[in-house]
Amino acid sequence: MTLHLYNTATRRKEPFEPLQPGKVGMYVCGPTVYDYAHIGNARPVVVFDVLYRLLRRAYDEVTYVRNITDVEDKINAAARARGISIAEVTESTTRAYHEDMAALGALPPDEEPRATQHIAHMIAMIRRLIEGGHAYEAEGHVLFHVPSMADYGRLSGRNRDEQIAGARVDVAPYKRDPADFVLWKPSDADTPGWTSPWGRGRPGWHIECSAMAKAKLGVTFDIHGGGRDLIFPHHENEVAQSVCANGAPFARYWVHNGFLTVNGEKMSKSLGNFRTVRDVLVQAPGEAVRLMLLSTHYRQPLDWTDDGLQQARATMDRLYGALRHVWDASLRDAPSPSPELLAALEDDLNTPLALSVLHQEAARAHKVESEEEMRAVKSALLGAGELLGILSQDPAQWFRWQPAGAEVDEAEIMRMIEERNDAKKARDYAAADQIREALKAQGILLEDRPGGVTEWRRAG
RNA sequence: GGCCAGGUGGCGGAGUGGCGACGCAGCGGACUGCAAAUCCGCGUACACGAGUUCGAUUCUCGUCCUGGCCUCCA
Repeated sequence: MTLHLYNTATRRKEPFEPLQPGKVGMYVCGPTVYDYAHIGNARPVVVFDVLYRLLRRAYDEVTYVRNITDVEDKINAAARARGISIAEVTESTTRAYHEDMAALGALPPDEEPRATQHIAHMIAMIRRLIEGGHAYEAEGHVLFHVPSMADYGRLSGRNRDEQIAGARVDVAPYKRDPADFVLWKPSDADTPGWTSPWGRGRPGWHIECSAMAKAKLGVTFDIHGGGRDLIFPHHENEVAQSVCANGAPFARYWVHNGFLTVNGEKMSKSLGNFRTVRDVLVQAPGEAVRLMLLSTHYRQPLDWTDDGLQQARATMDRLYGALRHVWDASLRDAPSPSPELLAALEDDLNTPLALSVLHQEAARAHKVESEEEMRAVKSALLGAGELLGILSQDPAQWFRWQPAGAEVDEAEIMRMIEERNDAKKARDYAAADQIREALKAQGILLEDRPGGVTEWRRAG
């Protein structure tokens, strides 16, 4: 089985073959750093992190590029609103973003280009578009001329009539065509700007990704990812800019994750259902959040609920329980996922199916009869965990996770467990049960193991 | 209005032209002082209406519903 990916460009699942054997380049649209990342931002990060892990397993050289958009009007607005500098906004937000994504178990990308450091690339690209007759200057703006590209609309499946028919955009008077979009726009004295052949200004959003992808991966590369909502106009425009400026194909496989809703509705601040990654990390450990994002296939819509998060946490409890059971086995070789699990992931990242395989392996873990079997199951569990980005910690540590601000005194718990065990030995079960109930009230559950050992864990 | 996705059991969620994954919850049993964890067993579904077919949840058409995009929101 080889990796198959659903390619938005062809609307089909296709076998993946890199442009150059053994070498893969992947670009995923990263955040605009003006506010904390929300769970909708986290979905593509986690999805493409799994793809990244899978690719790294199969190919010698994988270059994963995820940009940071640090020039954007919303950043300027945030800086003004908070009374701090633009640099402070982008730096602190980027730092928080890194923390949040690490908490979700996402590996850092190989390259994380920042828009502000690629202005020259953007200017060069815009120049070539003008020279090629694909862009024009008007009133300090530079616009991409959509009719100059015959294929425009192919990725999103929109023809020109459809675009114009339902258009709700105000058409700026300087546009030659209503569909033309901005490559460069002028900045006033209070707005960040760079010197360009068209005066002091700043880039449009779409050109940033075209320029950074080219700078890091070359004109044609393998995979471009992002949320489905970016297909139009962002990705369509990237294709137009890159193909017209480079005279070469752009991304070969377009991979898009489905939209995330919260309680069935689009997440928005006005609806009051806005969840940042930080918010949910207080409710559950990072791996539970990650599992929640992976328990639905990436192309399906995902509805975020508190109940779903608790269920994801319960699933992680189950998996860690299985891992704990085989934890003492010493591995001779590196952890290795089972062929079934690998096959599920290679089939267009079927993470829900992969999880069902993992559940089977968890059941096996509780039934092992030999040291050899223990090793095999541990290896499969950890191997699966490496690919999915879960099961990365000691089970004991997992079961003791506590939400921030709810620290319990571990020494006190141990003391109470001892006290209960003494009561049990004295056959004073009423006293023993009372202690257990007292702990339960604090969210601590006890599990008596054979041999008189009592373990504790946090309640979900 | 145009375009694009999706509608599977109490819940989450795969998949398939014919033998009803997997998980959670529920029920029964084993284990346990009692629990928890674990193990064994059980039940319920494929939005609606046509069509194609020996046979459709799976293919086609239509209807309804939900979500997204068309506004530099992943």
